[in-house]
Amino acid sequence: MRLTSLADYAVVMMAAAARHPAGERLTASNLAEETGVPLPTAQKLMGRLASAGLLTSARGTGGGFRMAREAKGISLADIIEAVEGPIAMTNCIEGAAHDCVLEGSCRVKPHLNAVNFAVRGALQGVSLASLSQGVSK
Amino acid sequence: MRLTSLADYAVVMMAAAARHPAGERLTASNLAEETGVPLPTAQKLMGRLASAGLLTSARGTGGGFRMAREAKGISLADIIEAVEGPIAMTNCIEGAAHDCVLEGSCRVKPHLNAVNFAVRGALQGVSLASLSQGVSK
DNA sequence: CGCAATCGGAACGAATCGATCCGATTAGAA
DNA sequence: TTCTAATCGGATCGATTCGTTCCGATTGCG
Repeated sequence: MRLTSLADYAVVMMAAAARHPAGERLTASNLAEETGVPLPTAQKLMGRLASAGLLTSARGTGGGFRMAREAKGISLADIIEAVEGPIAMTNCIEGAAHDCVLEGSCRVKPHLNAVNFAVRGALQGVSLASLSQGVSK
Repeated sequence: MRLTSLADYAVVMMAAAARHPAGERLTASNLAEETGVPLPTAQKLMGRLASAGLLTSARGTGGGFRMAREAKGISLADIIEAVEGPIAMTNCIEGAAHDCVLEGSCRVKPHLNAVNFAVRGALQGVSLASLSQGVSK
């Protein structure tokens, strides 16, 4: 019931990135130093965020990353899903991997689905833009 | 961003327990067979739920567990916290363990606190009574 | 007073997480 | 055109936590 420190770092890094002017070139080393996240870890995170479509990447000298879309259109759920994979509270929700012993007789499952929806909604309601701003909700 | 299978099992077991008449004697073996959860794991879970105050335990022959309070007064948050520990999305929220590199300069922290509150609220809103019933919210 | 049944805590193995390292790719300079 | 430098991308390794299992402590019953 807590997000991994990878996801935690990712949120902080994205918030830092959002404070830069839009379209500016961002390198992994750059943001790593800025946020205090260890460089190799930062590289790994940037890679995942890029392949998830939140950042665009360019290789070679003068390469780096850019925000794929404006901060207002990126939610906490987007970042967490990019790093941790799909948000699903229990195994019996996601896809077809029904290795649960109870299978069909489980009366709890439909309710967990609703819970999952609520949690995901809470995370989608928080945009990156609001994170990079000052205080207050 | 998903609860551990321990917590998952715990929810299912508590829901099963809630379907029994109030005050009835419940043994770990009993519920284990009923839910399909492996017996040793079930024992461990019952122990944690008891020490969290959700169940009362009695040792010795004829001992077992009983619901400490009625199902309506037990929420998903209660069960999850009993098994996984306090619900906190990030490390910087809970207590004084401030080993975060950013410390005071982290502008993201106050918002994460709000997120944490929202998620926790969603889990507290679901009572065990609604879980043990049939379908529909 | 001994026995059986049940809870409680301790030890073991496995999986995932998190950090590090090295190779692939590209732009720019000589 | 070729070489060099800078940067991303994937693969490897150790560590922490999760999940399971086993054994001892405690209590009621015969």
